Amino acid sequence: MTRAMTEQPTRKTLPRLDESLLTHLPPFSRLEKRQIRTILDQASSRRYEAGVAVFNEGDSAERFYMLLDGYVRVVRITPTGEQVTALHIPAGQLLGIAKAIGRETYPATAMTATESIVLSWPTSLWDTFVAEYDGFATETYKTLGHRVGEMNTRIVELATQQVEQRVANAILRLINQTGRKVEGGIEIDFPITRQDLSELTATTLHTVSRLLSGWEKRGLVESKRKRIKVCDPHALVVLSQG
Amino acid sequence: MTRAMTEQPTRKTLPRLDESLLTHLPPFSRLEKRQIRTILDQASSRRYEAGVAVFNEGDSAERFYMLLDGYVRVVRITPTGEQVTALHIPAGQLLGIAKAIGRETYPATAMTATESIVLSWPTSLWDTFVAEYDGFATETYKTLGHRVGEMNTRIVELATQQVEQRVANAILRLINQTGRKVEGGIEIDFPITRQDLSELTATTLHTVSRLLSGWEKRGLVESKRKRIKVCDPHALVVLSQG
DNA sequence: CGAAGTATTGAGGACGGTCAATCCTCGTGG
DNA sequence: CCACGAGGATTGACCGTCCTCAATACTTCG
Repeated sequence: MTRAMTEQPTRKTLPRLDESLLTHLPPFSRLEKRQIRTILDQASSRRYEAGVAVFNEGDSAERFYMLLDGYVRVVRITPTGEQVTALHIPAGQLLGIAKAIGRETYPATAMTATESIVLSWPTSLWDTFVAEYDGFATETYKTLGHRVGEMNTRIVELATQQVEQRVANAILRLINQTGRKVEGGIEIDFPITRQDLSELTATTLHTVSRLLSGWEKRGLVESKRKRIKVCDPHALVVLSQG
Repeated sequence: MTRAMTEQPTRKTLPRLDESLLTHLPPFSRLEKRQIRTILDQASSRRYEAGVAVFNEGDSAERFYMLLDGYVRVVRITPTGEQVTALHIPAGQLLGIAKAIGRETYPATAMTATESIVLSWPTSLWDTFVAEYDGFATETYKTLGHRVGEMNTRIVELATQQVEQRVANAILRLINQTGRKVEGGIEIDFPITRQDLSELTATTLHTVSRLLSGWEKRGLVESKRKRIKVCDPHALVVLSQG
């Protein structure tokens, strides 16, 4: 299913980013304040609307990024224009790290799922970061390992599970990563459409809609436009196991 | 393929592995003969039957491996015992490189698809290899990047393509990687069952069988037990695009 | 208020999975 | 050398899941 994609404006160097932005993030956590200062001074910062591309599949990998706030979907677009979400990236992680896997171009497109704040550095600094900053390499490779694991899981799910289970799993994962306790359940704390869910689970928005309607009748979830609240997580877990 | 080889059940340090085994393989190609000698002297060599596990998902990653000859499938096994093939690894590549992605355990099981010859080193040597051997790190991360790309492709395929296209794609990939020209076409040069293909493409052996029968009637392929010969690759490509 | 994006729901049917029976191929051991 | 058994392959019948097509309604925003 083809979707519209809006273009987005300028990158800018903010006056004095605060060190505390990075100190608690794994790739930088072992560094001294002075080093973090240097890193921040080389960074560009930028805010993105929801639903825009941070970079596109095939672009030459000129920068790498740290997602400070928000949520990014890593998607691939098929020749026929369908989007497939390969991965979700939460705040606090690096993205666009093509250099780490020996690539010159980005292997997929990164789209913001919500409004997001992103730092970025030119890829030419990558080798310096790896060489000079203790723990940076180790942590980024851990991130990579985690993502490989997720992709593996996704492959297994797609290969063996029914649509209902995949959708249940996707929702559970979302509330684990970004769930917010609200009265009467846990809510996915950013706007997500049936279409988004269908791209996550390789089905159609129609099927997702039918499933959610059914679950709502049975009291498992409540949902309004772009909002999903899980009322009975345990029942969802049961469903997700088949 | 090295079919006839002496029995060699346990791992052992062979008398004098020849340097030429490694000199042309990317991770080692920039090294001097002397360095390769050292590397080989630290290696264990072992022969595996077809269809056995080199290591298992979840095992602590005590060694990393170089596949010298043969073919390995990286599979995951679901709670219900189904196998899903996530990746295929041809001779000349490293495997079991959990350390490269910051893991202590193997994320999947590696099963030989054919009789295979494998070198291995204790994971404790990993850091030394990365530090001392020029190009080793770069090349292994390229391999990793390539695998991530493959996994991505697989996700997209599973998410968007019909079974017929997936099976066609799988066969095309296999003949690209391991095809051998024979009279009247190209043959996958190791034994592969309908079951194997079905695990590669997330379908059932019945469906694969039906597809191959149909293609055979139309002259696209010929197949006997465990053997598949592609007679009209172009037609398969057309099929694979839908 | 209109327009665009989002969601719901029904009807129909194809793809491909399940069940089941049969046949073929190959290796083993008598 | 032949018989047997096990693993592999083929094919048919049936049917459920989920996709496609289609119509309609709701929500938000300019």
